[in-house]
Amino acid sequence: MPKLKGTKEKILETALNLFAQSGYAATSIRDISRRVGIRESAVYNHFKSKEEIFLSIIDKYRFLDLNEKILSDELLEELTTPQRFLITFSNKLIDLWDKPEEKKFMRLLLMEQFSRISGREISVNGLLSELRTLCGMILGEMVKHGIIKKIDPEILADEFIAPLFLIRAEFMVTDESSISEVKKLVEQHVNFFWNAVRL
Amino acid sequence: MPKLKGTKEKILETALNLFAQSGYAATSIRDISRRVGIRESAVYNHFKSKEEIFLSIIDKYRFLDLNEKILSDELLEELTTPQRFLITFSNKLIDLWDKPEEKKFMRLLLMEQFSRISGREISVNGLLSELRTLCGMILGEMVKHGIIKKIDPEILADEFIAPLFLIRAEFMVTDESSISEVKKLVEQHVNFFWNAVRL
DNA sequence: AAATTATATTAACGAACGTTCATTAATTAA
DNA sequence: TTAATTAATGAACGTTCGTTAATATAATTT
Repeated sequence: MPKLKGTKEKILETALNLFAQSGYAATSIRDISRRVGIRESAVYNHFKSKEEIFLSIIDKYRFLDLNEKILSDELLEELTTPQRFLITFSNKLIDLWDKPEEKKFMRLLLMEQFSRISGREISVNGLLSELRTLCGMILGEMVKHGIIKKIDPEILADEFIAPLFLIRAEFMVTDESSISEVKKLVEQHVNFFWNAVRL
Repeated sequence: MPKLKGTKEKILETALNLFAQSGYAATSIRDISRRVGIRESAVYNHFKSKEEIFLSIIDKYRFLDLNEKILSDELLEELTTPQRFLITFSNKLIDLWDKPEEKKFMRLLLMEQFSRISGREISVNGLLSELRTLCGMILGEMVKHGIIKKIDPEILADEFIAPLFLIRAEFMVTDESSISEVKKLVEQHVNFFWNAVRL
């Protein structure tokens, strides 16, 4: 039989697609294997169970490391013009969220966050709180430097993130992203937020 | 055999509990019937399929009719003191969301919104947009009466709702509601929002 | 070239799935 | 009182599930 290189990766990729589309329980090993192009028994050469496939996906995408992915040098240079900074930051976030794999992963998380597959906690809050921490730091610095009003950074972070997240969630259902419309909404939000916090 | 009154309701109630806990696909007719206290075949005296149970649940809880549930007379009297109004409004919303059945229904919606069980669209956005419309109207009136800044009511609605929704979503995972903590967060949000929109 | 390892195949397992069936007891209507 | 309806039962259906075993072949290592 031909050795198809990268079968393991293909299984993970296919499984993410199907899990994100129909949910973990509604997706069978046979569904996955059929799409990969192998028999279901061959899957077990790469993963010892369906749960292990799921957990591998979680582990693969769990590490967002937002700081690295978003905080580029060009962004940090815009810190002197806070409003621009916030818009650029938001758009970077939206672009990140709009990447197909991030989208699918978020869908999977939303669907399975309550199921606790194999005891492991699958939380959307985890991803969110990472983002909240980052925003809290940035906005906290802005407060400290007297760029914006003196408001508890945690509150600022929530107020900044929540509408962005909702915009994102809304456009995750309708698959045709229409990214320009999203960015318009983002800009409107940032303007509102900026007017709320500017001195 | 004894006739147990209300079996149909009991099935719906049990099914909602299990669907909201583990998801539709991971819940079996046997799970449901066992908890109801009948054999799985007896379920089919009341519903012709598993899907019909699911759709019955959706139909039962779909009609929130927010206006009726939230807009009480006492609330409307507070319209002269907008900040108080917003806090009362938010707390009413949180109380509504905190009702066990609403909570479970929202969980179910969050889990199954992407699955499109039996073609029927199951959207969280539907519930959200109803709320957004209501808030848009209220805030639009406030703008028109010169109570708050002149900002697009749709934007105002989004900015007002999003943090509330996120607070809600966050406390849906940790089942111990700690409603007082939620209300503190809500109050902080309303204060932020009020300061952003006041003249 | 031989041995080993990795990856696929076919076949099958027991368990669980949603659903149907004939039957029976209890309730309701005539 | 009888007939019809309702709601339960236990058994069985065909299907699909996750998983395992035995086996064959390709790729890699020796």
